[in-house]
Amino acid sequence: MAQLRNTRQRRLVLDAVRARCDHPSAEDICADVRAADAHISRGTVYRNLNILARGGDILHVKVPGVDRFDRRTQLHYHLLCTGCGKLTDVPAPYDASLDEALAAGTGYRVARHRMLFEGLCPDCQAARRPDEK
Amino acid sequence: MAQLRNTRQRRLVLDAVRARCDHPSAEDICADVRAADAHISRGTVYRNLNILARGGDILHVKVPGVDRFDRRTQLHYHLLCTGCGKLTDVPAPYDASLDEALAAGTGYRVARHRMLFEGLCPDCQAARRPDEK
DNA sequence: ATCCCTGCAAAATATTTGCATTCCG
DNA sequence: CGGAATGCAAATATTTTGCAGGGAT
Repeated sequence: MAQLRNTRQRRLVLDAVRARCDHPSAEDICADVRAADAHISRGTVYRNLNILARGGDILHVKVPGVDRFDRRTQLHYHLLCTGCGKLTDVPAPYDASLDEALAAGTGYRVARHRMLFEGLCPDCQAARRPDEK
Repeated sequence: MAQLRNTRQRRLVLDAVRARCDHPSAEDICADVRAADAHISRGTVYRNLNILARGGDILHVKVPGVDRFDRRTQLHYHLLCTGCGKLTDVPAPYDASLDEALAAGTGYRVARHRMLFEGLCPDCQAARRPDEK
C-alpha cells in the first residue's frame, strides 16, 4: 500500500470525527469540515473518511440508510432507535470468541462481526405510548 | 393497518423470493419476476418486497451496499465474504437473551438485533494465498 | 520531481415516490 | 364501487469516480 500524506484536508476530516461524541454521517462531517474551510469538496471528505477508516484511525459503522463514523476505533456494538434514528454505543464488550467459533465451524477466515440492535429509546416509547398498538 | 390485497404481482414477488436458496437483492428478484412477466415494474417489486418484509412473509437482510431478502423468516445471522460478496446463513441460533440484557441495561424496548460476520471464504483465501500480506 | 491528493462535476447505485390508471375484494 | 396496487418516469439519496491542476515529501 502506498504511503499516506498528511494533507490539511485529511487532518480536518480526522479532527472533525474526533471532535464529535455521536456517530456522524459523511454529510455531518462534510458540514463540520466546511465550517473550517468552505472550499473542501464532498468527494474529498468521502475519500478521506474511507482512507482513515481503512487505516484504522476511525471506525466505519455501517447502518441501513447512511454510513456513519466513530472516533472510537475499538470494535463495539451499536443500538439504533428506529423511532428517532439515534445511534448509541452498546455498553458491552466485543466478543471475539464468536468470530473464532464461526471460523472453526465454516472454514472462513473471519475478520470481525458487526452487531446492530434495533429498538425504541425511552423518549420514543413515551411518545408512542398513547397509540400503543 | 390496511388490509392487503393478493395481487398477481405480489404473489410473483413472494414466489420469487421463496424460490431462491440464496439471498437475493431487489434487482435479483426484479429479474426473476420479469422472467414470468416482463411488464412488472421495478417500483412494484420494491414496494412489494417492503410490504412482504413488514408483514413477516420474508426477511429483509440489511447488508452494506445492497439490501437483500431471505425466504427464511426466522431471525438468524449472516456471514459475508468480503472477497466475492457471497452471503450465507450462520449455523447458530438467534440469541434473544442479548436483546433482553440490553433492554434491561438501557431502558430501550429492544426489538431485535442484526449480526453480520465478515471474512474470507475458503475459495477467496486460496485465491489470495500467493500474495498473502 | 514524483505521484498522491484535491476540487468540481458528472456518473453510478439503490430505492422511493407522484400520478393517472387498473383491478381486487 | 372504493381504495389498494400498478406502471412509468422522475425524483431522492448516497457515494464514487474521471480528470486536470496542486501540493506534500
